[in-house]
Amino acid sequence: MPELPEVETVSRGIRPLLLKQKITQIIVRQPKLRWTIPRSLNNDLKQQTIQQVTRRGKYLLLATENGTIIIHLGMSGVLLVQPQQHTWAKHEHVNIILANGYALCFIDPRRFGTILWTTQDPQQHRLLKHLGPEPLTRDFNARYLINAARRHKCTIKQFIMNNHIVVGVGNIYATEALFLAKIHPTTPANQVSAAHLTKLVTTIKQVLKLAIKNSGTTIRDYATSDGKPGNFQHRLYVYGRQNQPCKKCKTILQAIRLGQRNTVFCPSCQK
DNA sequence: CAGAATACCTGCGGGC
DNA sequence: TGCCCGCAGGTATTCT
Repeated sequence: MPELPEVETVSRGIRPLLLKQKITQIIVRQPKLRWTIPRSLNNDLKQQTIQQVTRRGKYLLLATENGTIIIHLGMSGVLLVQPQQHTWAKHEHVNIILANGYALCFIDPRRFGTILWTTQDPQQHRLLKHLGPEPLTRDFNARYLINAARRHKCTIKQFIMNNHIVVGVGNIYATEALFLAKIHPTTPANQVSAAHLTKLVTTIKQVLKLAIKNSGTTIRDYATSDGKPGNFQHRLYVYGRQNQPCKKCKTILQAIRLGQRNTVFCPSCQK
């Protein structure tokens, strides 16, 4: 589910509720997520205070005195802050109980998400170390993308969804950004013109920013930290709209498969 | 090193 | 109504 705008929305939602809060207990009901939650997590975190809530790509980082909790929402993960005395939802795998009577609750039907703990610099963690630049910073610019594209002959869509190239761009926003940049998704990355790559940098930033403003895109599971859906699904030009008319030129949108992912585009607007 | 295939998991909608 | 199939906001790992 969650791509950068959704994770950013969750981060902003939980941050004011978690900062300076002390962790009293971790309850793990289902440890088998993408990676098994270490048994030591409760001891590692007990009496720790959350000092920072940040995001790196699609990872959420909760920093405490002694280390960092690394959370990934996978495809179907939801994080809620609610009173400790709540009824557990189906697929609610972990509760991080706070001293103020609230709990950070991790719900994830497909269990592609993860909760890890590291005492090293989280940016040096094996999962974060090789990530590409943040798309909403100046490190992600035309010069960078043009240079990176020269080494890749995979399709431009798979290229921008590769988190070693740039983080946070998943199936929804890759599809949308390519439409806005008028680039056909199957074009080999090393054959996209410099002008189009320059435009693509702009449209990726544009679509991610607008999606954040709209609290992300809810297709099915995704919810903000107060349990509400996002709003960006109403503003999608192409994702999920195969066989419907293009919002710009009325041509019927086509769908193909790239790397096992559904890929919608306008055969008229995107060459 | 780049790229393709594989694996992890549940729920849902469509076809029969 | 029920069963089977394919598909869904991800991505590390393994193999070529």
